[in-house]
Amino acid sequence: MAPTTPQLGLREAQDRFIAIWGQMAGAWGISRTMAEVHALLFISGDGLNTDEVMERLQISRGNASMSLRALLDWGIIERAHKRGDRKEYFRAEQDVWAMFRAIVRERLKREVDPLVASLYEIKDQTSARSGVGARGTDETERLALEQLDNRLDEMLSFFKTVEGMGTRFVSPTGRGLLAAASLLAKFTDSTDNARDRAAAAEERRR
Amino acid sequence: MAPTTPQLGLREAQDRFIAIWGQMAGAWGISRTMAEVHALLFISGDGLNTDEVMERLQISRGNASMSLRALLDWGIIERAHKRGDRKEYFRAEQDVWAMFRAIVRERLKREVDPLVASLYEIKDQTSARSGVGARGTDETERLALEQLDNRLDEMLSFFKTVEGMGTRFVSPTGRGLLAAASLLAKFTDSTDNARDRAAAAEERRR
DNA sequence: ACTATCTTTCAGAAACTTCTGAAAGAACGC
DNA sequence: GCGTTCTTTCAGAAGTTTCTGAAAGATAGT
Repeated sequence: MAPTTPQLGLREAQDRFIAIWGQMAGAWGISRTMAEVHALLFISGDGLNTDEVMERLQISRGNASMSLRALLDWGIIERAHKRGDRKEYFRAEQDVWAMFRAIVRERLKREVDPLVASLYEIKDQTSARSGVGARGTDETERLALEQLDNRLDEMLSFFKTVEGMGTRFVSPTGRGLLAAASLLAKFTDSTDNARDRAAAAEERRR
Repeated sequence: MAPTTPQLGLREAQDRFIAIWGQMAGAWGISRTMAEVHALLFISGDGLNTDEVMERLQISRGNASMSLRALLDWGIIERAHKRGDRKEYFRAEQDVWAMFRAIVRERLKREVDPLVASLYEIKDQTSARSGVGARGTDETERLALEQLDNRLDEMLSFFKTVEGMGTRFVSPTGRGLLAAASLLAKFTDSTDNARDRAAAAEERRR
């Protein structure tokens, strides 16, 4: 008789994990294959080389090479060498928190920093004109510029706060995020949560 | 003589803002056009209708309709009606913090919740087998399964913490995120930051 | 300096996402 | 119930991202 509770063998379980992690790729802002390669290294404990990755995930050499390099750039895997073997091996950061910190650090750098810079730039080029009585601008336009200027300010202060938080999470002082989490729990808990989330989700949709 | 400091007119400034916000689309997990439509509504103060959006962003009716609907689903814009006008108008959430909360709420629901569910599922299907002396499994495989099991546990506890934090940020108790930010500043500041981020970024890359 | 082994690059192919516009569907007033 | 006005849908077109595989580039041993 076949078992009724479907127990998974090692390979099947690993494949499932890899697939799930691959689906999360979009959320981290990386490609599916990159995420799958990372998942594979993460659950493989010690290092794998390019051929092993290619073989296990059935991807081309080029793809494997590019994905591994990109993961190195993100700082969530590292090179490792084995004595008497010329191949390069790769090992994933094994601490989930450290891994997450690396991702946050990278996304701040790639996404938030340039955004803040651009916002400042627009602000510089508009705020002069939005002052009362600025010459060569009619009243309606001046008002709209002023409003845009205010919105820019709000966004800037928001993203600067986000960046400040992120930088602290990421700081090498250590388990910043974990500490923050439990800290937050104390201060913001009260009556709300699960119930409210569900209710709020309804309130819309026609 | 032409001005040497390039001051922007209202429309140019708005266009720049829209373009920047569009570039951030990937980071929020939405399409470029969706983000642009949102940006337009955000800086336009009161509601615009479908034709105004089409005209301003030069997009097709179908695209405008789909983007607006998707933004409604995310809960960051809302329908608005004008007396004596059969057209539907749309207005963006004007509070940046509220907007961000809506995004976090939605991403938790779409990305983190299903991930946690999947992780549990795999765990259920492997943990039984990873116990010492489980029948029908050789030692090497048992060990690897045990390791996978541990990794799954770490991930689960990580994502449950993330979800807990997110839920609190999102809670209607109010400006949870802002409060959290200043709170964090006090507890985690010390010697680190800007300097360290720069240093850490170097340490890799060959 | 040659050969063997391993890594990176990149042009074109394949896969996937987003957009368009015309047609179908709703909602309203008369 | 019929015409008008506005909204949604969806098949195919356009655009974008990701992947492949072969060729070029490194590195090391002899």
